[in-house]
Amino acid sequence: MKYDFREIELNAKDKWAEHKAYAVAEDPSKPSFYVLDMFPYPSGAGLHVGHPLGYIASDILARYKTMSGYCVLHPMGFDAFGLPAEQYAIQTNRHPEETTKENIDRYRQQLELLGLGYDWNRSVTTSDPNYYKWTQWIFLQLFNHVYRGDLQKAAPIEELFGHFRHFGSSNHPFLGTAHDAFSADEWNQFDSEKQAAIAMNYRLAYQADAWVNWCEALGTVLANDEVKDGFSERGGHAVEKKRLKQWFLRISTYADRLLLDLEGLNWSAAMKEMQSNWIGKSEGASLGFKVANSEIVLEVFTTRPDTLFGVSFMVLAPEHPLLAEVVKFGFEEALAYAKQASNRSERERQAGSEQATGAFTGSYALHPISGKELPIWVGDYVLAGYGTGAVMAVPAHDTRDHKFAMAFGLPILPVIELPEDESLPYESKEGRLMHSDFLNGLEVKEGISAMLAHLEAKKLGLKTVNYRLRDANFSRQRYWGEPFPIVYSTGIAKAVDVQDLPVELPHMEDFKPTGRPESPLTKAKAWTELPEGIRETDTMPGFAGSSWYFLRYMDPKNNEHFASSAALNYWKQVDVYIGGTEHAVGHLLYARFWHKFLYDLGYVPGHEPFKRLVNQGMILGRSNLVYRETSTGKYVSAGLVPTSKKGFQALHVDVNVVHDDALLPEQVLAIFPEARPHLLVLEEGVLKCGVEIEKMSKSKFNVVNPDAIVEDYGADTLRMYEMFLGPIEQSKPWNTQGIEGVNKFLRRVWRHCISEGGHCVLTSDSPEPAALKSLHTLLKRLHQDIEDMSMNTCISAFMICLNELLDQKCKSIEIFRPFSLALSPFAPFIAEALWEKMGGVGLACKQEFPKVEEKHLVEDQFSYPVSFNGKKRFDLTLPLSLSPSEIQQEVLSHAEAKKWLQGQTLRKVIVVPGRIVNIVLG
RNA sequence: GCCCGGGUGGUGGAAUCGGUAGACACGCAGGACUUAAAAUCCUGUGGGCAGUGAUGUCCGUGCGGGUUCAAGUCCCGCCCCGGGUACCA
Repeated sequence: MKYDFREIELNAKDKWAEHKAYAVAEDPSKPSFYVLDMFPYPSGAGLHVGHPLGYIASDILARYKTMSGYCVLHPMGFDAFGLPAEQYAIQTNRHPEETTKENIDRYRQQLELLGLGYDWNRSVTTSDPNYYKWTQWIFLQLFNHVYRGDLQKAAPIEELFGHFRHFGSSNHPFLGTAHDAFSADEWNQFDSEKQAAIAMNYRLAYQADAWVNWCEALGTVLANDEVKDGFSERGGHAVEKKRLKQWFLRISTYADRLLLDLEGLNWSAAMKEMQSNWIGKSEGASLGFKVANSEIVLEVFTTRPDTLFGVSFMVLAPEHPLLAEVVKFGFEEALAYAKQASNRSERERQAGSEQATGAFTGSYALHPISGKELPIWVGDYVLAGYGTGAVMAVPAHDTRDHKFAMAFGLPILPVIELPEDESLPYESKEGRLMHSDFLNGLEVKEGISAMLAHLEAKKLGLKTVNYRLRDANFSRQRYWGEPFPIVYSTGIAKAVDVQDLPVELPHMEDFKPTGRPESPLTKAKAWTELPEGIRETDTMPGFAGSSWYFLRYMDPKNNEHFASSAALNYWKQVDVYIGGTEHAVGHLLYARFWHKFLYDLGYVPGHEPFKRLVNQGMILGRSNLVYRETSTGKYVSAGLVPTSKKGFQALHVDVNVVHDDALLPEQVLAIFPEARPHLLVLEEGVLKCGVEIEKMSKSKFNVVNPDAIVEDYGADTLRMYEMFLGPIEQSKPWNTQGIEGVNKFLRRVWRHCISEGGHCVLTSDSPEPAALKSLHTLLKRLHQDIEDMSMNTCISAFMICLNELLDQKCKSIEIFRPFSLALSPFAPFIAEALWEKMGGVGLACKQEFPKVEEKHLVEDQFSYPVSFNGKKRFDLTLPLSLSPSEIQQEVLSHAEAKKWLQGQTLRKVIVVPGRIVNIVLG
């Protein structure tokens, strides 16, 4: 019987369904293992061959772990809420509820084709009310908690109220936004609206007026990580700064822990680096500069207090809150400048960055030590969102300050001795300080600590740690997201009662963005207007649902809790998390933040969600191009086109039509309506196509669908080929041609074990030592490499082993039974069929993974490569029992060696037993 | 600019601790079987030079140096490609 993958796959699927092979239940008698895939946003385009790469790798690991005695959780779900899903619905002029459901069904179908062992009963969908009930619940926990700086831990907001009632705002340990001080009496006198406003400065989920990224085209604000180079990451639309009242998550309170705990994680260095850069911790001093003839004090943050004597002016951000007060009569130009600068989009501000712009305010600040007058300027190179939005400018030792000083003719005061070949601005932290009073003669690093000590002693400033990480904007003015469980009554934001969760998203026919910074939900009057007040109409961003989904898989049907503590304590954390690098700072940082918060509240047993992270590379498309000569309109075969491609237009053609990188003339005529037979310039009767490696996308006609591959070769072949392509972390091009190799491997396994009539032709003969050695070499490899996620080398090991067994004409069932069980994680369908044909009882995928027996691997001789001066000249097989000196003797007395030794002086002999012999001649 | 990855045959890639570079595949070439095709099997396949030939010999892991008996692997200096990030005070 030939290898009929269609029948084999159908049978195996039936058998798995019948035995509920992939249903997972916590088994306390076994150790747990949690393998997680980053769940997909189900796009309208369906899966291409690049998507399942990580799913297949994780499936192999999960199956291997199951067979090795672990209770394994390997779930899959859908990230269905959010901008992309809604944009897709708008484009196709349908409701997101409908399109989302359809896309999920299609995704699931495609995934099921591949034989991935997911327990679909545990699947979650973020847009399902039973799921987002708990997203809302966690939001309410954030709303009702504050952060204690002294304990580095979240605490109930009642603690804050208690402190304010008894002690007012003095000496409280809570981290938040600065506000005016008050006494206990004052607090108790405040009306509830005022108290609520003050509490907003501390809640971990809070509302504030802030400069946010407003995207006109998408009709919503975006978080910092959703904006790249001044454009929206999704769609590439312009983004501008706007001051709006929004919900935020106070992730900044967790900045230090998010940074410190990176250390213990088994993540790639690059990934940790990206997170660490995003958090952007910097240590320095904050100090106040008094404004001359006023009460105003300008706070600045600097990492270089050593250069304080080099300050020659100050610069405020255009959005600085005190700017209007600082600007003197007659200098209104500065206000006009600031207004115009803050109205410019982020993009425009960056584009004009070669030219420093700014204006003088007319005011002067006083140097905190020397008392010297320093002109105060406003300039858009100072960012409102970082530090205090004001800088002390040291043009001699900061490039940006230098550029500004040069543009406006401001003084430049060097305070560090300049090394020979250096010029200003000199930013290095090497050198000796000068013109700096008590710092003169000190090294920069000494100067920093000396100045810090001085500032603190004189109460002029404080040692301060600053973070680049800012609080996460949590409001979106869009329809397709989780509604906030918040109702406003008498102007106060109040939490919806937990019993009333979920607050369900109302069905709306017209859900399109309003174009104003206002959610479409404002139009659902019946939904927003309640007897007790008005509902919040913004919705949560895409990352809300994805920040905790991995916990819900542990106990997805629970109606009382987001997951039971029994389940949480059994699975603990994700052991291996597989996904792309694109989520380095968004999802992974928010998920860590939420997890730490839940840990502080005692809900989860550990403070990090993902122990090990594996980033799969992208599978790139291999595009085919047809070259058309621009001047003549001729379609020219690739071999005849000059390398420079000058004068030629490269047109993408569908790779699913092209065979062996060539098109038949009639195909060309069918694809291009303007093509005529006389316009074709062929080679050997065909039009050869150019090849380019680029991202797989519809517009490039290079998308290969897994369904088509499964149709032609079967799912086992697709699984193995995806793994065989190369290391999982690496990006590599897809080339369907190469698939023959693994397909042939599976056919050979089948044909060797199963007769034409469909019977097992293996014998019960006891296996030869050589066969045992081949098998156990394979097993040893697998045990190592599967854990390392080095699946490509596993596949080669299978091929090597089979090649050897075929050479040996081995037919022993004692070899091929463990061989096919070992194959089961990689090619589960064929393994199931082989297991059955070999008379196995139960399911192959539930058997114990074959163990390595080292005794079959012991060698007693080794073929030594013998080198002279590092160049290999011959091989010599010797017993491994020989000592180095015996080996040396054997080698030197060998006839072949004599030839090379002739007329040469023997300098040295290097013998590494079991490896190499090298003879040094002189 | 800065910070990470990475450069190995025609292609994807392998190579444990510094120890036989190119495993395993694809492709290609030749052959067997076949009326033919498919399928299957066998042989060869980094490059140069010499030889009818077995074979011999030199070069070879982006480039240039270095360490070492021995370097794809370690060190120094460059070049190129991919990713991240950018007025972060």
